[in-house]
Amino acid sequence: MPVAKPESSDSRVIAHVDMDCFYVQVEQRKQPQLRGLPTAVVQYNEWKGGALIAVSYEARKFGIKRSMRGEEAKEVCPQVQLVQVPVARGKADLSGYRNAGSEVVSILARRGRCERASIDEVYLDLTDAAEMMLADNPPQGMETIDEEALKSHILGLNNEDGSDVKENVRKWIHRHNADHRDKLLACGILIVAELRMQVLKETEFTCSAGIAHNKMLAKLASGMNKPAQQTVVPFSSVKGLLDTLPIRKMKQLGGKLGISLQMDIGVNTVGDLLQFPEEKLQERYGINTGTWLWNIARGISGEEVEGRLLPKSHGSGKTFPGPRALKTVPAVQHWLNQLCEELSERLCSDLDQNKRIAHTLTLHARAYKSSDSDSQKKFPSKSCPLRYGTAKIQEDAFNLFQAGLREYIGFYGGKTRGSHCRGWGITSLSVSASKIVPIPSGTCSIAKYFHGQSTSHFSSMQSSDNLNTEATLSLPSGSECYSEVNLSEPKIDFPKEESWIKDTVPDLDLQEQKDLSSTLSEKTQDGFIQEDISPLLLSGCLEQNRSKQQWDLSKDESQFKSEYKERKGKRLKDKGTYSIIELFKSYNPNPSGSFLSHEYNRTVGGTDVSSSSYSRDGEEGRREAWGYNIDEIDPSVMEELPPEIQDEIKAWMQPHEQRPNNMVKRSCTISHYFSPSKKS
DNA sequence: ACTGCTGGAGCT
DNA sequence: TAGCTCCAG
Repeated sequence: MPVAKPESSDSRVIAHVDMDCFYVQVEQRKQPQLRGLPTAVVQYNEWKGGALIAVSYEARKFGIKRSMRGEEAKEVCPQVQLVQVPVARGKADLSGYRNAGSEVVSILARRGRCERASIDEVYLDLTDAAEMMLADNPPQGMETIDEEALKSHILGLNNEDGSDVKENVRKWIHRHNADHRDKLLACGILIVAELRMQVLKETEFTCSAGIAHNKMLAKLASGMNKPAQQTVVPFSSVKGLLDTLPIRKMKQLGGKLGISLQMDIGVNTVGDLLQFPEEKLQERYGINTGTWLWNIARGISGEEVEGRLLPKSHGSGKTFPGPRALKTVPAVQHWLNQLCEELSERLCSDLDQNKRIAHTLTLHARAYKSSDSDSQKKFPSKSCPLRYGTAKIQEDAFNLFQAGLREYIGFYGGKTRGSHCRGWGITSLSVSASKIVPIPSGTCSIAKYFHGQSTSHFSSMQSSDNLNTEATLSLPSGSECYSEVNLSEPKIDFPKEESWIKDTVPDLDLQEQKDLSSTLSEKTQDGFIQEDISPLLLSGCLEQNRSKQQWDLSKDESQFKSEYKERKGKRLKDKGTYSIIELFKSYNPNPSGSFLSHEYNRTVGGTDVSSSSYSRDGEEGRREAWGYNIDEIDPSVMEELPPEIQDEIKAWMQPHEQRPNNMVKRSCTISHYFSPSKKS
């Protein structure tokens, strides 16, 4: 349920940036000949041509929708280009999109606090940047304004017939009599336009953006003019915008709560909500949700931009719909192994690139019971401390599954004959890693690097020797494998499982059986390798990933640029002032296409949005956090020199003997101190 | 049996 | 905290 949070200030400048049909753009960058063509990304295509997970705007004009299957799309538009999602280990591999998302984030994070909201969306808090611009070089004094900024859509700005739209935007930005809030938004317009052009220049991706005083409104705005455009919500337009907005368009209200508002209390637009006193909403939906609803009806949303460039968890999952359901334990084990392999790889990358360690492994499954009574019952999810190393993760995940299965089928439920189990089937499996915390470091270099993620936490943490010592001594459970090596624990034999493949996996087709046996034998090796990589599992991870070209968020801008120049592949020419729409026009012979003419003009009435006095608290902290000073950052981090990092980590691991036995408690300690952006 | 695969968040 | 539910795209 959504929860209300107080506004820290009513004059923040918040942007929501949303990549346009992102997966399609990633594929089109790989295959430039697809640009401008109706294109969709499908995953798998055995069944009805696969599921569409992204659709280009050209394809949307033909009526192609995300809910369609590949075959359906071909019927609607025979010339549609269907691109397959990459597959690895028998499942969709989204890593290319994740990495592309990181490219974008690293650019968007340059001007202010940045929150990676999903693989293709970010929120930016540009308040400080806007305030600075207003103080130093306000748009009112600017001779020229970026073409891109002039293409902004400003809600509530009157464009009478025949008037020059761009000229109106220019006037709005330049207005001298504007109040402080509007002037800040004007700066936001310029900053976001610049950022979006920078994204285009460096990544070839277009995006759309919304600029407003809070996250909710910015998110709403970013979707109003797509693709490759930006939309602004001035304070005075808020009421007019929300009054007639269908309630389900609001984030968080697209599901059951939105249905309930419609069905149970007859609220169809956000404006309809205004009639309900806060107490009534609280009675019906609880204190928190009630207050939240009352606030959003008035355009009030206090959610902060969190300042997090990296995901809080990693997961790998796959569904096995209908007839593909997994019906034997070995079949489940096979797929679990695949999923764990992917997860382990991603955890290693995260450790390598971001110096973070995950603490918890969780297994989720969906199952059906064909037979008896409570076929309603859900397969319970299970979690345990996460141990690094592919084989360990596989082992633990399998144990979690078996624990869940026992609980699921109950004592008398599942008769097994051989390995074949009757009466149940697994229709989806996933493993995920959570409670990811940065590795502490004696030199604080890594902590400095993470400054951006946990706005104020590290600075306060570093100032306390006490905390630092404590953190250095405590070791997350992920390092248990290190202690195991020290205790010369015998290697765990990786089970020799080839034998079961032939006779116990009737659900797999021939190709899958072949894949299975080959991956299994590879994995046997891999399993031993992973057992052997301590003493430093960490160094193993570092080595393993160094060869790959990965986007590292720790790089500063100049380094990023120089690396960028070295990248292979065609890049657009740097024209200085590049226009995003121009780019789109060049792909679209008919520039008067629907997305260009989709306008949103509305005359705005009065407003009853409550206001509070503006405050600048935390300004210094924020500036400091974002004023990146390259020489303050430890070169070993910047240059990714493995030996030094290894030394650092080794040093961190030294006090091993001093550690008490209770690892779980220790890791609680560490996560307590390093938990990113936790509010006290 | 349905987009499939993520990811985040709040509640108990 | 573990495990659940809801939500978004």
